[in-house]
Amino acid sequence: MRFVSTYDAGLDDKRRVTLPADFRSGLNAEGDAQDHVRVWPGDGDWLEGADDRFIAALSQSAEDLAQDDPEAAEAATLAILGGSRKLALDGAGRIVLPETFVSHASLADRVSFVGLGPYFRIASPEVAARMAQTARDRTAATKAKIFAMARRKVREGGPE
Amino acid sequence: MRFVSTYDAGLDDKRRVTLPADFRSGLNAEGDAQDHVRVWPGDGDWLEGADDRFIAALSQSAEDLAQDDPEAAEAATLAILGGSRKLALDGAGRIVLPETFVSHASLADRVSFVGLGPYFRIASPEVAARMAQTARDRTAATKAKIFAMARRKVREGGPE
DNA sequence: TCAAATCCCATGTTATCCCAAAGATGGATT
DNA sequence: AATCCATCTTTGGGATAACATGGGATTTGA
Repeated sequence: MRFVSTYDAGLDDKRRVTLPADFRSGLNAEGDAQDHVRVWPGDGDWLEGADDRFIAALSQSAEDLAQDDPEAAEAATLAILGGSRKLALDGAGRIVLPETFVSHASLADRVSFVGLGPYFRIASPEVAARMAQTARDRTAATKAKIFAMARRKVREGGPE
Repeated sequence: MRFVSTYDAGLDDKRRVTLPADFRSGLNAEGDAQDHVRVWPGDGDWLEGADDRFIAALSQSAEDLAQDDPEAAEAATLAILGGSRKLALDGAGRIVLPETFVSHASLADRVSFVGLGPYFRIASPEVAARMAQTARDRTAATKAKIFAMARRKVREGGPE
């Protein structure tokens, strides 16, 4: 679980944003230190980002899927790998978002980073709030069930 | 059952609260020692917290439940991971609550920790008392129902 | 040559660490 | 049973480090 929780950061005139410190330490979590992050446009008005490891896993998964559905896999690969960009971190841990990304996500002077485990999203605070609300609404019905399952998992998982 | 019973603690100007000692030893109960705890906003005016194991079990359960529906799984992940934060314990066993959390739970200078087994709640003493009362009421209702059923059984059975 | 991207340093703010004192707890001794 | 003592817990405050952010200087590429 590398990228967790939601953080806000400012986007300045040079289109620089500080990657949250927790996310930066998440980048070097597994072995090799990284001075960059991969970012690509999401399916809606947001961006998505991850480290090289996750990108590699994505392309691997795409190949696995290609055996069943070659065309879809190729399209997905193109959308993710083709659209992604390697963004370098400066000395202060910031990245510069390309103009196309900024307009894709309709970003202004503030942006939200939303952790989703192995990857994360970058969106305007409004869009991020909307996503969170949608996710809560959608999960509300099954939440009790998820908690019950988790309780069982934890109980079975280890003696105490 | 790792987190049991209710404890009070103070919240200082730096938004620090001491995690009850019993809860801290609950964190290290399963193998690896932990120097942090995961906390997220609850569905009402309180917070919830647990260790990494429980969070992992939660997101795992969410994925299990939505095997055939990737989008639902993503929504659940967002709902769980997006809102939670990893809070480090200082040398004295305290955590610092983010401002957003403090306002979400309407916390002032005193807070209550309520153990719920694999996770716990953080609330103002008033809210915690309200939660406890609600729980008692529900239990009372269930008990009354059980008594009623038993009376009927005895009447129909016609003992004596 | 000009514009844009990159690097570098300065600043205010916030969080983190460290030390010390006050309080609570449990046992042992008398 | 009462008292004292050692230990653990909680609490407070100050020093330190880390972080986010702004602005300039330098380099790169068109």
